[in-house]
Amino acid sequence: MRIGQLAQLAGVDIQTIRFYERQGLLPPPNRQDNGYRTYKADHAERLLFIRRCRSFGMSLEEIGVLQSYQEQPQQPCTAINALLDTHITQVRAQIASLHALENQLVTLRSCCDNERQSLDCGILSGLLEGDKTLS
Amino acid sequence: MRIGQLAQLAGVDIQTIRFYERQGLLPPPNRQDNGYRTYKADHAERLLFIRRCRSFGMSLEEIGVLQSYQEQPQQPCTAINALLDTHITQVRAQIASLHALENQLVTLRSCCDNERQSLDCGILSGLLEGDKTLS
DNA sequence: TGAAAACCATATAGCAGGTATAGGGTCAAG
DNA sequence: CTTGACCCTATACCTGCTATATGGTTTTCA
Repeated sequence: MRIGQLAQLAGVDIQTIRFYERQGLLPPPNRQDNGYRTYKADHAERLLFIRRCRSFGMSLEEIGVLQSYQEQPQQPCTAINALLDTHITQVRAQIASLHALENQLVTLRSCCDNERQSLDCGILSGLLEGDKTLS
Repeated sequence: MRIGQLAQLAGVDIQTIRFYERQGLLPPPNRQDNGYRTYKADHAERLLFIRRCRSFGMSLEEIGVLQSYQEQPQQPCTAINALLDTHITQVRAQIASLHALENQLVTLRSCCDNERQSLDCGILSGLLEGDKTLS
Protein backbone atom coordinates (compact mmCIF):
# COMPACT_ATOMS: atom_id res chain seq x y z
CA MET A 1 0.00 0.00 0.00
CA ARG A 2 1.31 3.45 -0.88
CA ILE A 3 1.31 6.47 1.34
CA GLY A 4 -1.84 7.98 -0.13
CA GLN A 5 -3.86 4.85 0.53
CA LEU A 6 -2.56 4.57 4.07
CA ALA A 7 -3.43 8.22 4.65
CA GLN A 8 -6.97 7.70 3.42
CA LEU A 9 -7.36 4.54 5.45
CA ALA A 10 -6.33 6.27 8.65
CA GLY A 11 -7.95 9.58 7.83
CA VAL A 12 -4.76 11.59 8.13
CA ASP A 13 -2.80 13.85 5.85
CA ILE A 14 0.06 12.34 3.87
CA GLN A 15 2.40 14.87 5.43
CA THR A 16 1.41 13.70 8.85
CA ILE A 17 2.54 10.16 8.08
CA ARG A 18 5.93 11.37 6.90
CA PHE A 19 6.08 13.57 9.98
CA TYR A 20 5.47 10.60 12.30
CA GLU A 21 8.17 8.70 10.49
CA ARG A 22 10.64 11.55 11.02
CA GLN A 23 9.66 11.63 14.68
CA GLY A 24 10.41 7.96 15.02
CA LEU A 25 6.83 6.93 15.76
CA LEU A 26 6.37 5.03 12.53
CA PRO A 27 9.19 2.73 11.36
CA PRO A 28 10.58 3.62 7.94
CA PRO A 29 8.78 1.45 5.38
CA ASN A 30 10.33 -0.30 2.42
CA ARG A 31 10.72 1.65 -0.77
CA GLN A 32 9.87 0.73 -4.33
CA ASP A 33 12.49 1.18 -7.04
CA ASN A 34 11.19 4.66 -7.68
CA GLY A 35 11.53 5.63 -4.04
CA TYR A 36 7.84 5.39 -3.15
CA ARG A 37 7.10 4.15 0.36
CA THR A 38 5.26 0.84 0.60
CA TYR A 39 3.31 0.03 3.73
CA LYS A 40 1.88 -3.17 5.17
CA ALA A 41 -0.94 -3.89 7.60
CA ASP A 42 1.56 -3.57 10.39
CA HIS A 43 2.09 0.11 9.63
CA ALA A 44 -1.60 0.79 9.40
CA GLU A 45 -2.07 -0.68 12.85
CA ARG A 46 0.65 1.47 14.28
CA LEU A 47 -0.69 4.57 12.64
CA LEU A 48 -4.17 3.91 13.98
CA PHE A 49 -2.69 3.34 17.42
CA ILE A 50 -1.02 6.74 17.22
CA ARG A 51 -4.19 8.45 16.10
CA ARG A 52 -6.21 6.79 18.83
CA CYS A 53 -3.74 7.96 21.44
CA ARG A 54 -3.76 11.45 19.96
CA SER A 55 -7.54 11.50 20.19
CA PHE A 56 -7.04 10.83 23.89
CA GLY A 57 -4.92 13.94 24.04
CA MET A 58 -1.62 12.18 24.50
CA SER A 59 1.56 13.82 23.34
CA LEU A 60 3.77 12.21 20.72
CA GLU A 61 6.35 11.64 23.42
CA GLU A 62 3.85 9.77 25.60
CA ILE A 63 2.85 7.71 22.59
CA GLY A 64 6.47 6.81 22.02
CA VAL A 65 6.67 5.60 25.59
CA LEU A 66 3.55 3.49 25.14
CA GLN A 67 5.00 1.96 21.99
CA SER A 68 8.11 0.97 23.87
CA TYR A 69 5.92 -0.87 26.37
CA GLN A 70 4.20 -2.66 23.50
CA GLU A 71 7.58 -3.93 22.45
CA GLN A 72 8.32 -5.36 25.90
CA PRO A 73 5.25 -7.55 26.47
CA GLN A 74 6.77 -9.35 29.46
CA GLN A 75 7.18 -6.24 31.55
CA PRO A 76 4.57 -5.40 34.17
CA CYS A 77 2.20 -2.71 33.03
CA THR A 78 2.22 -0.49 36.09
CA ALA A 79 3.97 2.23 34.11
CA ILE A 80 1.19 2.25 31.54
CA ASN A 81 -1.34 2.68 34.28
CA ALA A 82 0.71 5.46 35.82
CA LEU A 83 0.94 7.24 32.49
CA LEU A 84 -2.79 7.14 32.10
CA ASP A 85 -3.42 8.22 35.67
CA THR A 86 -1.14 11.20 35.19
CA HIS A 87 -2.97 12.03 32.01
CA ILE A 88 -6.36 11.86 33.68
CA THR A 89 -5.10 14.09 36.46
CA GLN A 90 -3.93 16.64 33.92
CA VAL A 91 -7.22 16.61 32.08
CA ARG A 92 -9.10 17.15 35.33
CA ALA A 93 -6.82 20.03 36.26
CA GLN A 94 -7.45 21.58 32.88
CA ILE A 95 -11.20 21.24 33.32
CA ALA A 96 -11.02 22.85 36.74
CA SER A 97 -9.00 25.79 35.52
CA LEU A 98 -11.29 26.28 32.55
CA HIS A 99 -14.27 26.32 34.91
CA ALA A 100 -12.61 29.04 36.97
CA LEU A 101 -11.86 30.91 33.78
CA GLU A 102 -15.46 30.61 32.66
CA ASN A 103 -16.66 32.14 35.91
CA GLN A 104 -14.25 35.01 35.60
CA LEU A 105 -15.27 35.65 32.02
CA VAL A 106 -18.96 35.60 32.89
CA THR A 107 -18.35 38.05 35.72
CA LEU A 108 -16.39 40.27 33.40
CA ARG A 109 -19.11 40.05 30.77
CA SER A 110 -21.71 41.22 33.25
CA CYS A 111 -19.81 44.49 33.62
CA CYS A 112 -21.23 45.84 30.41
CA ASP A 113 -24.75 45.99 29.05
CA ASN A 114 -23.94 46.58 25.40
CA GLU A 115 -25.35 50.10 25.31
CA ARG A 116 -22.31 52.22 26.01
CA GLN A 117 -19.31 53.79 24.35
CA SER A 118 -15.97 52.03 24.59
CA LEU A 119 -14.95 54.71 27.07
CA ASP A 120 -17.51 53.55 29.58
CA CYS A 121 -17.41 49.86 28.80
CA GLY A 122 -17.17 47.96 32.05
CA ILE A 123 -15.34 45.14 30.35
CA LEU A 124 -12.48 47.28 29.15
CA SER A 125 -12.15 48.93 32.53
CA GLY A 126 -12.28 45.55 34.21
CA LEU A 127 -9.41 44.44 32.02
CA LEU A 128 -7.49 47.63 32.66
CA GLU A 129 -7.82 47.74 36.39
CA GLY A 130 -7.54 44.15 37.46
CA ASP A 131 -10.73 44.33 39.47
CA LYS A 132 -10.67 42.39 42.74
CA THR A 133 -14.01 40.80 41.96
CA LEU A 134 -12.43 39.11 38.96
CA SER A 135 -9.69 37.12 40.54
CA MET B 1 12.32 52.27 34.10
CA ARG B 2 14.40 49.70 32.26
CA ILE B 3 13.21 46.45 30.77
CA GLY B 4 14.31 44.30 33.69
CA GLN B 5 12.34 46.36 36.17
CA LEU B 6 9.26 46.33 33.98
CA ALA B 7 9.58 42.59 33.61
CA GLN B 8 9.77 42.11 37.36
CA LEU B 9 6.87 44.47 37.95
CA ALA B 10 4.65 42.58 35.54
CA GLY B 11 5.98 39.16 36.38
CA VAL B 12 7.01 38.31 32.84
CA ASP B 13 10.23 37.36 31.12
CA ILE B 14 12.29 40.12 29.51
CA GLN B 15 12.10 38.27 26.23
CA THR B 16 8.35 38.31 26.41
CA ILE B 17 8.30 42.10 26.57
CA ARG B 18 10.48 42.38 23.50
CA PHE B 19 8.30 39.77 21.84
CA TYR B 20 5.15 41.82 22.48
CA GLU B 21 6.90 44.86 21.08
CA ARG B 22 7.76 42.97 17.90
CA GLN B 23 4.17 41.81 17.67
CA GLY B 24 2.97 45.40 17.85
CA LEU B 25 1.17 44.98 21.17
CA LEU B 26 3.53 47.22 23.10
CA PRO B 27 4.58 50.52 21.48
CA PRO B 28 8.35 50.89 21.02
CA PRO B 29 9.68 52.77 24.04
CA ASN B 30 12.28 55.53 24.00
CA ARG B 31 15.89 54.51 24.06
CA GLN B 32 18.75 55.80 26.19
CA ASP B 33 21.96 56.80 24.46
CA ASN B 34 23.30 53.33 24.97
CA GLY B 35 20.26 51.79 23.29
CA TYR B 36 18.56 50.58 26.47
CA ARG B 37 14.77 50.76 26.40
CA THR B 38 13.17 53.14 28.90
CA TYR B 39 9.58 52.58 29.93
CA LYS B 40 7.00 54.77 31.65
CA ALA B 41 3.90 53.98 33.69
CA ASP B 42 1.96 53.94 30.45
CA HIS B 43 3.86 50.92 29.19
CA ALA B 44 3.44 49.10 32.47
CA GLU B 45 -0.32 49.58 32.25
CA ARG B 46 -0.41 48.25 28.73
CA LEU B 47 1.72 45.26 29.62
CA LEU B 48 -0.51 44.44 32.58
CA PHE B 49 -3.53 44.77 30.32
CA ILE B 50 -2.00 42.25 27.95
CA ARG B 51 -1.18 39.83 30.74
CA ARG B 52 -4.63 40.13 32.22
CA CYS B 53 -6.19 39.38 28.85
CA ARG B 54 -3.82 36.44 28.38
CA SER B 55 -4.86 35.11 31.77
CA PHE B 56 -8.39 35.16 30.38
CA GLY B 57 -7.17 32.95 27.58
CA MET B 58 -7.36 35.58 24.88
CA SER B 59 -5.10 35.34 21.87
CA LEU B 60 -2.63 38.09 21.06
CA GLU B 61 -4.75 38.95 18.05
CA GLU B 62 -7.85 39.41 20.18
CA ILE B 63 -5.86 41.58 22.55
CA GLY B 64 -4.79 43.75 19.64
CA VAL B 65 -8.42 44.18 18.71
CA LEU B 66 -9.31 45.16 22.27
CA GLN B 67 -6.49 47.70 22.28
CA SER B 68 -7.82 49.27 19.13
CA TYR B 69 -11.17 49.72 20.87
CA GLN B 70 -9.41 51.39 23.76
CA GLU B 71 -8.05 53.90 21.32
CA GLN B 72 -11.50 54.73 19.98
CA PRO B 73 -13.38 55.61 23.16
CA GLN B 74 -16.32 57.13 21.30
CA GLN B 75 -17.26 53.94 19.50
CA PRO B 76 -20.07 51.79 20.85
CA CYS B 77 -18.77 48.75 22.68
CA THR B 78 -20.96 46.07 21.16
CA ALA B 79 -17.93 44.55 19.47
CA ILE B 80 -16.17 44.18 22.80
CA ASN B 81 -19.17 42.36 24.19
CA ALA B 82 -19.32 40.15 21.13
CA LEU B 83 -15.64 39.27 21.45
CA LEU B 84 -16.16 38.24 25.03
CA ASP B 85 -19.30 36.26 24.24
CA THR B 86 -17.46 34.35 21.55
CA HIS B 87 -14.69 33.69 23.96
CA ILE B 88 -17.02 32.37 26.63
CA THR B 89 -18.65 30.08 24.08
CA GLN B 90 -15.26 28.68 23.11
CA VAL B 91 -14.29 28.06 26.72
CA ARG B 92 -17.54 26.20 27.34
CA ALA B 93 -17.01 24.07 24.26
CA GLN B 94 -13.52 23.22 25.47
CA ILE B 95 -14.85 22.23 28.86
CA ALA B 96 -17.46 19.98 27.28
CA SER B 97 -14.95 18.22 25.08
CA LEU B 98 -12.55 17.76 27.97
CA HIS B 99 -15.35 16.21 30.01
CA ALA B 100 -16.02 13.74 27.23
CA LEU B 101 -12.31 13.01 27.06
CA GLU B 102 -12.16 12.47 30.79
CA ASN B 103 -14.92 9.89 30.59
CA GLN B 104 -13.16 8.04 27.81
CA LEU B 105 -9.91 8.04 29.72
CA VAL B 106 -11.53 6.77 32.88
CA THR B 107 -13.20 3.98 30.94
CA LEU B 108 -9.88 3.09 29.34
CA ARG B 109 -8.16 3.16 32.70
CA SER B 110 -10.65 0.70 34.13
CA CYS B 111 -9.50 -1.88 31.57
CA CYS B 112 -6.41 -2.70 33.58
CA ASP B 113 -5.91 -3.52 37.21
CA ASN B 114 -2.19 -2.89 37.45
CA GLU B 115 -1.27 -6.52 38.06
CA ARG B 116 -0.54 -7.76 34.59
CA GLN B 117 2.17 -7.92 32.00
CA SER B 118 2.14 -5.38 29.19
CA LEU B 119 1.01 -8.19 26.93
CA ASP B 120 -2.27 -8.51 28.76
CA CYS B 121 -2.76 -4.90 29.71
CA GLY B 122 -6.31 -3.90 28.88
CA ILE B 123 -5.25 -0.34 28.29
CA LEU B 124 -2.81 -1.19 25.55
CA SER B 125 -5.28 -3.48 23.88
CA GLY B 126 -7.97 -0.83 24.19
CA LEU B 127 -5.68 1.59 22.40
CA LEU B 128 -4.79 -0.98 19.79
CA GLU B 129 -8.25 -2.16 18.93
CA GLY B 130 -10.35 0.93 19.10
CA ASP B 131 -12.86 -0.63 21.42
CA LYS B 132 -16.46 0.40 20.82
CA THR B 133 -17.01 1.09 24.48
CA LEU B 134 -14.44 3.83 24.29
CA SER B 135 -15.88 6.07 21.64
C1' DT C 1 1.75 9.65 -29.18
C1' DG C 2 1.51 13.23 -26.10
C1' DA C 3 -0.29 16.10 -22.64
C1' DA C 4 -2.56 16.63 -18.42
C1' DA C 5 -3.89 14.85 -13.96
C1' DA C 6 -2.75 12.47 -10.02
C1' DC C 7 0.50 10.63 -7.34
C1' DC C 8 5.05 10.51 -5.04
C1' DA C 9 9.66 12.59 -3.29
C1' DT C 10 12.59 16.11 -0.51
C1' DA C 11 13.49 20.37 1.77
C1' DT C 12 11.92 24.26 3.92
C1' DA C 13 8.83 27.66 6.18
C1' DG C 14 4.81 28.80 8.82
C1' DC C 15 1.23 28.80 12.83
C1' DA C 16 0.96 30.42 18.53
C1' DG C 17 3.17 32.19 22.25
C1' DG C 18 6.66 32.31 23.84
C1' DT C 19 11.69 30.42 25.66
C1' DA C 20 16.60 29.70 25.01
C1' DT C 21 20.98 30.49 23.12
C1' DA C 22 24.95 32.81 20.84
C1' DG C 23 27.70 36.66 20.71
C1' DG C 24 28.20 40.88 21.92
C1' DG C 25 28.07 46.07 24.38
C1' DT C 26 27.50 48.87 29.02
C1' DC C 27 27.91 50.04 33.69
C1' DA C 28 28.65 49.99 38.79
C1' DA C 29 31.14 47.95 42.72
C1' DG C 30 35.14 45.99 44.89
C1' DC D 1 40.71 46.38 36.30
C1' DT D 2 38.02 42.84 36.47
C1' DT D 3 33.82 40.63 37.81
C1' DG D 4 29.01 40.46 37.64
C1' DA D 5 24.67 42.25 36.50
C1' DC D 6 22.40 44.22 33.20
C1' DC D 7 21.20 45.32 28.27
C1' DC D 8 21.27 44.63 22.95
C1' DT D 9 20.21 41.88 18.38
C1' DA D 10 19.55 37.82 15.79
C1' DT D 11 18.44 33.32 15.51
C1' DA D 12 16.90 28.68 16.77
C1' DC D 13 13.81 25.80 19.40
C1' DC D 14 9.33 23.91 21.39
C1' DT D 15 4.42 20.98 19.72
C1' DG D 16 1.87 18.89 16.13
C1' DC D 17 1.13 19.43 12.41
C1' DT D 18 0.13 22.03 7.58
C1' DA D 19 1.58 24.41 3.46
C1' DT D 20 4.70 25.56 -0.12
C1' DA D 21 8.32 25.11 -3.66
C1' DT D 22 10.40 22.18 -6.81
C1' DG D 23 10.80 18.19 -9.15
C1' DG D 24 10.22 13.02 -10.52
C1' DT D 25 6.72 9.17 -11.83
C1' DT D 26 2.71 7.01 -13.32
C1' DT D 27 -1.74 6.80 -15.16
C1' DT D 28 -5.36 8.22 -18.00
C1' DC D 29 -7.62 9.94 -21.79
C1' DA D 30 -8.13 12.07 -26.33
